[in-house]
Amino acid sequence: MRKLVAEMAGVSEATVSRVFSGSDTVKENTRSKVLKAAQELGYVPNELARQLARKKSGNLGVILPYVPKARLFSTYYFYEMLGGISEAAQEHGVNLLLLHRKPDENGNYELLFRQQKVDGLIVLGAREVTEEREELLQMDAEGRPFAFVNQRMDGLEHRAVEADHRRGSFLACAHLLEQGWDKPAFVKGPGDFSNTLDRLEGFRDALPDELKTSHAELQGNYSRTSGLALAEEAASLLRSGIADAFAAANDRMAIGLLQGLKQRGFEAGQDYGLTGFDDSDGARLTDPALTSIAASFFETGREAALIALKVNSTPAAKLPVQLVVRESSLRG
Amino acid sequence: MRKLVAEMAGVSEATVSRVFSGSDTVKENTRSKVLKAAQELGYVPNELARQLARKKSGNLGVILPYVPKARLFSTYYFYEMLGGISEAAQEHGVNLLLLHRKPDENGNYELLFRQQKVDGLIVLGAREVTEEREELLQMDAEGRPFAFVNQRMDGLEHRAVEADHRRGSFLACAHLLEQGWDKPAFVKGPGDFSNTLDRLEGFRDALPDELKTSHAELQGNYSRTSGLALAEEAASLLRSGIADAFAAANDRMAIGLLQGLKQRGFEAGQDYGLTGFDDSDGARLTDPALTSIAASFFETGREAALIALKVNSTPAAKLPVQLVVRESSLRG
DNA sequence: CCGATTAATGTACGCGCGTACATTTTCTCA
DNA sequence: TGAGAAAATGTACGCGCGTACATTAATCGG
Repeated sequence: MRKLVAEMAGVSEATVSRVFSGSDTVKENTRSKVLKAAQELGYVPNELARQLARKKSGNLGVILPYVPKARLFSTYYFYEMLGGISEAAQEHGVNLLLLHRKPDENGNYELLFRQQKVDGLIVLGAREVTEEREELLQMDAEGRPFAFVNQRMDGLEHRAVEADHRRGSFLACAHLLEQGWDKPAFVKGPGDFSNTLDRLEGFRDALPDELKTSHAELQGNYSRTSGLALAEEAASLLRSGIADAFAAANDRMAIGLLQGLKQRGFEAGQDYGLTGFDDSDGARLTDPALTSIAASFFETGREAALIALKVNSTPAAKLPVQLVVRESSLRG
Repeated sequence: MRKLVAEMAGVSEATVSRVFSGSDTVKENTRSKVLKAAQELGYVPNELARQLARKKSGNLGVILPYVPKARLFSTYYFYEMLGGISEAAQEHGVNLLLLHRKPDENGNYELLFRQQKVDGLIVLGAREVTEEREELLQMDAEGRPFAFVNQRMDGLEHRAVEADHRRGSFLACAHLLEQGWDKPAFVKGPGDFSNTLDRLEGFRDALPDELKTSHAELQGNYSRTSGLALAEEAASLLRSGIADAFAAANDRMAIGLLQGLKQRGFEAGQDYGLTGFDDSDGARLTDPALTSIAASFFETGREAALIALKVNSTPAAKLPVQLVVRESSLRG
């Protein structure tokens, strides 16, 4: 095929290749002859062969956690992230290879590189277990370009892209206090995610000293259902006056809590203050609408892509967060 | 590399290849020798080279519509679909190549095949314009394996995977009537999507003859905002008694409507009946929760993948839908 | 124990490109 | 106008695998 084009254009195959590889130095005249011939013959370079010859797959891999029917994590979160990654990928002319990690199985990330399936890798939702950490450490040692998101792992700080969760939580708590809710409690996620801890600390940061150690905490698992299940406990905190507001570590739990408390006669914004975290789509669907923290997952994904593509070698500072005020936290 | 493995195992390179390509006929003895050698040297076949030699990219392409910051389409919809596609892809050992279509630009789908970037293609949210249709028709003529979803195009019925929207709308409307709302109105999406029409027809199917031509219709664009904007119009329909319920063509519009009507003092389930369509995550977040139609996008994606992988050549019958009753439609 | 089958392995080459190096053409400047 | 430098093109080969075909080893029947 390439040969035919070469003949028709009266040049060598190498020249054809040059034309399509972004000119080294081809005379304008011959370039157009080649393009014309290619056009007529319908020739297009075979990407596979190119990649082999160049020793670059041109793919950016994205590892998604296995999502069983019941969506464990927020759809919103991943889809936004993917959008940001995709944008960066497109700008740099690479393809996106989507890889759903199997339930328990290790990622075997290194393998993807050795097989030349990807040139870079983004791990969304890495499992925070030793095995996983070691695998990532090894990858780093081998000098593979990769990045992960909203997590922290010792010795891999330069691979981590994350929003400033701590500050986000701080903003939420400060806002509650400012609104006159002076006994905010915190709704935690599972303790083995690093950003769960950040969000808790940020919350404490905003608390006056006397409350720093004595505030109430509820334990959820980031699902709406878990929020719903905490409603009874929350209600009794409200009744006993131990708490008059809740800052939840994510929107889904906040929404569940809002719904559960409503069933028990407590209205957010009226009878208690409530904030979520993520500013997900759902935040504006509840009644009252949920005050939340926007962490720009789109940007987070984008940043991660740039690192995995070795465009940004410096790990960006923590990405900014923003308080989005809606009714659930407003007194009145 | 392969050569080293061959030497260490005391066989030829071809035999090494045979071992890794799923045995033709290799003696168990030599197989293990080869595997051992490969293990020790850390050899793994290069996928790129394999693909080139086999003339198969091993990739299933997924075209996503460009999603600007403001999410035009339902995140939920696409993410579910992706999940189904991914499951099928994994089962058949192919990779998923994600491609975001640029804003206006044509897909140039055929090119992806000619470049050997993909072996099959799934188009999510094809634009329903002549250009696009022609491109798809051409692809079909060239015998490329592909599928698209929840749309209809003349001459491409065997490429379309869709849920039974018409029946879904029928169920919604029938349910409203059964609940004693006897003047349901329909909230349409943009008229140039084929399934918008299906949903309207299904709605009519359920109507008693005298209403089939005289029911009210509102025109939205599938966004929540558009639902919100229709609230005033809807309110006057309610006040004048022209309508006492609304079946919306999707959840987002229904949710907007619900919120807008609430502002005007109308409570869903109380003062009027309301159903959505999609059974999105948001349906269970509103107050009252939204009755909706579940169309199993996961399954839809899965089916589409099977067709694009030539596993299922027969286009499946329309996928089943299901009425999910929540409070918004229940008289009470 | 030997020829005829059949199983197992080896040899050789192509897949379609990029690119180092060699060669030819064009340009520069005296 | 011609030597030398620079630009343009051609030649040759490798990227790492799969596989058709040739070759050798194992098996079997008599």
